[in-house]
Amino acid sequence: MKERFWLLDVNYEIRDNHPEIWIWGISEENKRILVIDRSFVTYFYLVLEEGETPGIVVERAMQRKNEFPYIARLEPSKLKLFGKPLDVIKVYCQNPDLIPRYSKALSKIEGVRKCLEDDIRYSMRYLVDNDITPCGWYEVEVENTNGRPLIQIDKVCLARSVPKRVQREETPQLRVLGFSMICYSQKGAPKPEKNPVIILAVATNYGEEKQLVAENRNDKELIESFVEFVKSFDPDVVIGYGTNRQHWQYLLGRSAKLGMKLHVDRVGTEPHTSLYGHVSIRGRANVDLEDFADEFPDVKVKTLENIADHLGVMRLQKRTIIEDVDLPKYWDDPNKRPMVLRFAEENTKCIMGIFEAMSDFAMQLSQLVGLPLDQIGRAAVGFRVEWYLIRNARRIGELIPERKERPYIPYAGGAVLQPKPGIHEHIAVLDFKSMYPNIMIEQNISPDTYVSPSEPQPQSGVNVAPEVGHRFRKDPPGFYKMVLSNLLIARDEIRRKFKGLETKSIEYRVLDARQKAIKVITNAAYGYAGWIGARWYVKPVAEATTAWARNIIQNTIDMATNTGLDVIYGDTDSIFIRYDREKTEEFCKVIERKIGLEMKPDKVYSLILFTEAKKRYCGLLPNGKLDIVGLEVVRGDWADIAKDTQEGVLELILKERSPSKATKFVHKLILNLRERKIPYRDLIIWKTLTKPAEGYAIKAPHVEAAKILKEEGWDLTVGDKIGYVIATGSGRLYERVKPYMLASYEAVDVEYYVTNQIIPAASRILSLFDVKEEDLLPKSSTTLFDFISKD
DNA sequence: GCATGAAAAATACCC
DNA sequence: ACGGGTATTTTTCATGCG
Repeated sequence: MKERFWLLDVNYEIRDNHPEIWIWGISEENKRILVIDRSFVTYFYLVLEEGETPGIVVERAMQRKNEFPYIARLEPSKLKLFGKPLDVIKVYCQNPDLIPRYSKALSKIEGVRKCLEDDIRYSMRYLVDNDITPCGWYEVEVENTNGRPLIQIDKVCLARSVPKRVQREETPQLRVLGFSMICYSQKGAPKPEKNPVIILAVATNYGEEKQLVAENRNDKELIESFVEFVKSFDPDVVIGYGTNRQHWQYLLGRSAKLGMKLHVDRVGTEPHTSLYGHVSIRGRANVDLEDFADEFPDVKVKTLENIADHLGVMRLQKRTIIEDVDLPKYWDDPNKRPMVLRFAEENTKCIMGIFEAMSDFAMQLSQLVGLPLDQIGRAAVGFRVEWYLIRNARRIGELIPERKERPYIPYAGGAVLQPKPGIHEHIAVLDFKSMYPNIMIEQNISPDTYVSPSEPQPQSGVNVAPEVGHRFRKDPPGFYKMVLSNLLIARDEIRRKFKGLETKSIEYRVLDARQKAIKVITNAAYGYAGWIGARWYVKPVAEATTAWARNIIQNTIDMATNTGLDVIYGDTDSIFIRYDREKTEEFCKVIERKIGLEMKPDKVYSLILFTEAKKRYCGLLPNGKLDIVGLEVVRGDWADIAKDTQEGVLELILKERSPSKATKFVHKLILNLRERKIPYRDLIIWKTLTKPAEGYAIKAPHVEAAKILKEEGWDLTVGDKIGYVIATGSGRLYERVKPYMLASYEAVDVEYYVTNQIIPAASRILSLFDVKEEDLLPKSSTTLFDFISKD
């Protein structure tokens, strides 16, 4: 009997010392099925010492066979490591949990140098070896089984074949449950040992909404109802915001305290923390949308409400938001309690909306990279690239290198030109398309094509990187060349398919999500190559890529100059030139022909303003919009008042060409601030805590603010954004810092914001037009001069 | 002891 | 827990002066 299904999640179990792969899927008939595969035997490799014969080492291992009862067989094999042929022995092991112990013991056998691939988890090994990726359709030969009564599922069957990929694009009708949670704590962060959950706001993509409330702070029933709700809806995907970091741990803590079990999975166990610090719920995909927050670099403070606002899910102006510090007060006030309920309800609405907006991307990324949907968000970019590489390594017989600690040695990156300060008219930005990936392809740069200085010149010849002199085999094509070309081709194909599709159609949305996923991995490949934590780390690979890039951009600049195109600025893979349509188009063609990389005009600015600094400019686009790069406006660590000032100044300078209007605009803002007419929230400065508060070498303002919050009982961890304001008083800045939710407007040192926020941000632009810092201060009716001259 | 300027620490950006 | 290049602010340190 055949079963067709969409792969939701995978895990493994060991039953009577026999491993089982559990594949959770949704069938074509929209049934929830569990396919159990008992046939997969996992393995790892022994790498031999130089000059050892595989057969002899196998014999040595066989002599100690009784020490390793779960080894099925030993198989000499020839594979490659970093492109070099290597004799290995493949060790099949019937119990995956014994691999760490066995590999440790076997690596001590005479003639064995080390083990490889002993750190690949059983369930991932199964997916990789059988070319199965999550979030796709499969067909498998099965037989029915029973006797697994604890499992909440429509059907359990045993696999009689390996699941085979079926070409089918659509996502099945998934059941998605989202929830948000509010706990009650009089002071500081809630602790599960003492503080109850007071609200669980639950919603489903089938339109059900429920507010579970612990009226008298007794949350036993609330959690029971939650478990009941989950069980009856039986979701495939459970979503929330901050669930991996907080909510599941909290709910588990509460359940333990109340003497109950949090059975929200399909097997009857509790959620457990697993790989990459993600919380796993058997049979369901637990997706924490916070793990995808990094996909939105424009959102500086990555709260649920800010991301929802950014995606247009729910506008900030329309939201009910209650600060953590105010929650107990609001809850205990009968007039304000409804606001807390609305807050929770809206949080869950935002969660549902954000998932709707980005689930396609998450699923496409999961499918491309091969990590299950519940892990893909948590995995850092480097690991996403690495899993994609691992899958492709198999195709070329390349072993997966071990992960090891290495010393950090810096190397040179991209070239950045000194801009010509001032306003320039009619400027085009010419970009090399996917420069680093294309250089790697063009020069065959790869961990497996690198020819170290001690090696002789290979027959195929080598490409030699400029400046650094690293050599790469010309032939055969390397690992990266294969992987990157495939990614670039796949992306181009998708873009071709776009044509003729409605942007709102499901097909378009899925294709768009896939091309975004491909782009993310392609662009991250270079960064991966230079990451010392990478399994395939080879410093010359990264170093040669940037060396070639510098060489190419310099040649491009020279050619542009010789063509009579004025180069105003450039950064890594781009040049900014005075725009002349015909000349530019011709120039791009010449570059493509001579350099072999595609170059295209990206943006054309009617006007562009540069200060003396690199990486900071503001362009005026033909549609009248400002494109602000690097300046305070786009930085998250300046108060909004400073950012708004600078943006206003830029508008007046570029659209009205009026430094005097801009100066008056600054005066007005300063006067408003001095009268405290500017909203308090525009004075908050946000900075990230990048290490534990105690670990800092100096006393920094945001760290001192964090310490105050800690004193008040709030939990802060690395990565948290600290919002603070500067209060009046004497001494260093860090002595006058207050967390914004613990300070009042009256306490704020308005003059700090004038001198250290507004003036610098405005002056950055206006100093180009001979406006001095003192000119930016509004002239008061009685100046010091008036005052003195009066007597 | 204090003003001053350079160096170091820290952060967030660009591509 | 992907790279290097860069600007900027605030703290800290070194130095010279008296």
